[in-house]
Amino acid sequence: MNRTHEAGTLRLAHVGQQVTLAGWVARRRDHGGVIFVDLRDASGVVQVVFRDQVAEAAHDLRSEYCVELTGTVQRRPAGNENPDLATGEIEVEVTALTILSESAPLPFPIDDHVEVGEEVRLRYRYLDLRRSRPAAALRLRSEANRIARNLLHERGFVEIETPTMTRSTPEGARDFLVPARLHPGSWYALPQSPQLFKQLLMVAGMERYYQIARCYRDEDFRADRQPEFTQLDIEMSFVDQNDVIELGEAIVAALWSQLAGYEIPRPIPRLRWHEAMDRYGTDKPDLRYGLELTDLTEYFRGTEFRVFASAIESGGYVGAVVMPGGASQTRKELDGWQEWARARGARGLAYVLFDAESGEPKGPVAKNLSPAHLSGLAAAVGAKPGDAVFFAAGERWTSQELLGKARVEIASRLGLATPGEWSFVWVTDAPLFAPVEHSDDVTLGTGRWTSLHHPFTSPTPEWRDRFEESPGEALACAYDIVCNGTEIGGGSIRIHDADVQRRVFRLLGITEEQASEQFGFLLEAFKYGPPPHGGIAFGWDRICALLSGAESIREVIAFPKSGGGYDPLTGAPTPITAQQRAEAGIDAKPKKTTTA
RNA sequence: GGUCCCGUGGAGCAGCUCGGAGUGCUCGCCGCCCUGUCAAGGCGGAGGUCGCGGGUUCAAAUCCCGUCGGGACCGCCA
Repeated sequence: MNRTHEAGTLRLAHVGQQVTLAGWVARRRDHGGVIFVDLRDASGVVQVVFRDQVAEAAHDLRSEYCVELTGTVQRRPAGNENPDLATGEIEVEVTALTILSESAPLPFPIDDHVEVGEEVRLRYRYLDLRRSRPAAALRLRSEANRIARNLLHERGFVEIETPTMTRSTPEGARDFLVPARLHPGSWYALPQSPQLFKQLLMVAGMERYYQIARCYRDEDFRADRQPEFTQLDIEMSFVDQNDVIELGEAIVAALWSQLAGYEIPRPIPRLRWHEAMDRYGTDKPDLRYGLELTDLTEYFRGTEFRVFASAIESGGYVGAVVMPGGASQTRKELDGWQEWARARGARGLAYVLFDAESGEPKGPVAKNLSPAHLSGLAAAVGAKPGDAVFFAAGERWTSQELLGKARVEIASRLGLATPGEWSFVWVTDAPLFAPVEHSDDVTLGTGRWTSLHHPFTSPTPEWRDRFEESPGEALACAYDIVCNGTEIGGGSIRIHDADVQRRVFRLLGITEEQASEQFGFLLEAFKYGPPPHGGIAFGWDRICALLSGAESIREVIAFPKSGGGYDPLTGAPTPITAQQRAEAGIDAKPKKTTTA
């Protein structure tokens, strides 16, 4: 070992001891005759002091030189303690200095006080990670892994790795593909999740499986998305929904207790999916604030206002969300909301303002509403004088989703989503199927319906025998856990009955040939006594980002990609040589033509 | 596929509306000074294709068009 102690661990108790430390020059304060250097290693920072002959050598130290030094721990002179440092009561008087390696001038200062652009941080991520906050984010993630592993091992779970080169699984996103040199023209897919493998492990009798699994989806970017991301993936046999939810709560509670110092009140409340849509316009509501939606379809039945009337007559929906204090918005701000709504595919966002003094309803829409509808409106939506009410009218889900997004936007503008406050909720009983026009999912089947979750999700018991009668109303044995408006995990009880599975495929318009082509191996496995099973997968990057207070999941990934899937550090992806191309068999025609 | 924002010495920003010499701020870097600092301080210095290409103009960091790169959002992501 280069060192006898770690820099950040030295305390008054070490005074008088000779120590050898190794680390980096974080900062130097050169006074000529005496030089102070903040020496940083993984454990923290300690001030070291150079005088006399060693000071001459220390003059040449520069930022981020890697050094080893020997000296004596001393109590700092009275009045010179630094209460901001854990080691602030002591310092190390250096007697010998060795420069282990020098550092070129830095592309950006390694200083917690300096803001640095993300582009350059990621390009030099190994320097970025020398800073305390990025380093702490990775350490927190390591702790999260440990907490989950400990808990799952205590409960008898088996950690099992599954392939990263596999066959495409039917999950709706685009696959990353890997050419198979030994089978020119054929390709592996990187898994979008270990979904099918974990179900096979249940057939295999493992009963309790988990994995911190890397998943790959070739989709466009968002702040909370990476082309490769991590799930805490779990599957259990002989369980029902409540068993999986109990386990999920235990994991989330342990994480928040140990890493955020927050005891989640349990049981975590549950919302049925339709109730979430009706009240919050989303399947992942942020319950840190109210602002619930109001269904006004019945209230406005018979209105002359064409926008509302046509929605109601065509069997649609009219609803509203209140913006407290919103009546004081300028014309420009109100126009801004129209633009905001158009960016989200709506025609606009109708509104009524309630005068702050008189409570009088105002605005262009108010002129089109009858006196009766206007006079009861404030009470119907729960608005007070000075508030604004936004309306959406049209198809039910679409309108609710628009209001739901407006609700989030209102909360953000009014600062209602308090950082450091936590709200957890399970959203259960989602629809089993969605009409095809809702998802444009063309990868699976040719029917009028598509799976909202995935085609192995079990219907709830009451729908198991009759989901064909009313596919739009059938409910799934599925559950998502939501934290502060972010989905952090989700899962379902799976279908283990071959007949139910066949009926689901039939409804989805998946022929037996297609089913056997795409996941015949799973159906084959299910011939051999598959146990009832279900599971859950947690979005590990999102959870770690929430726990570390990060804006983006990039902060909790050691080497994240930037937009367009580009890795600013290695420069990947790169073109390949003609030889690599030929060897990989990329241009070869497959012997067997598959049209799946 | 679409919308918006950003691109100015090594880092972070201002300058751009309303065109007039690469102008400014904070930090870093180099040299010298300095014996109690801790985001040390003082003096001096170096460092620029204002992302790139085109256009308008007597004159472009600034106005216009295109393009590249980054970020956010919509679509997409069960």
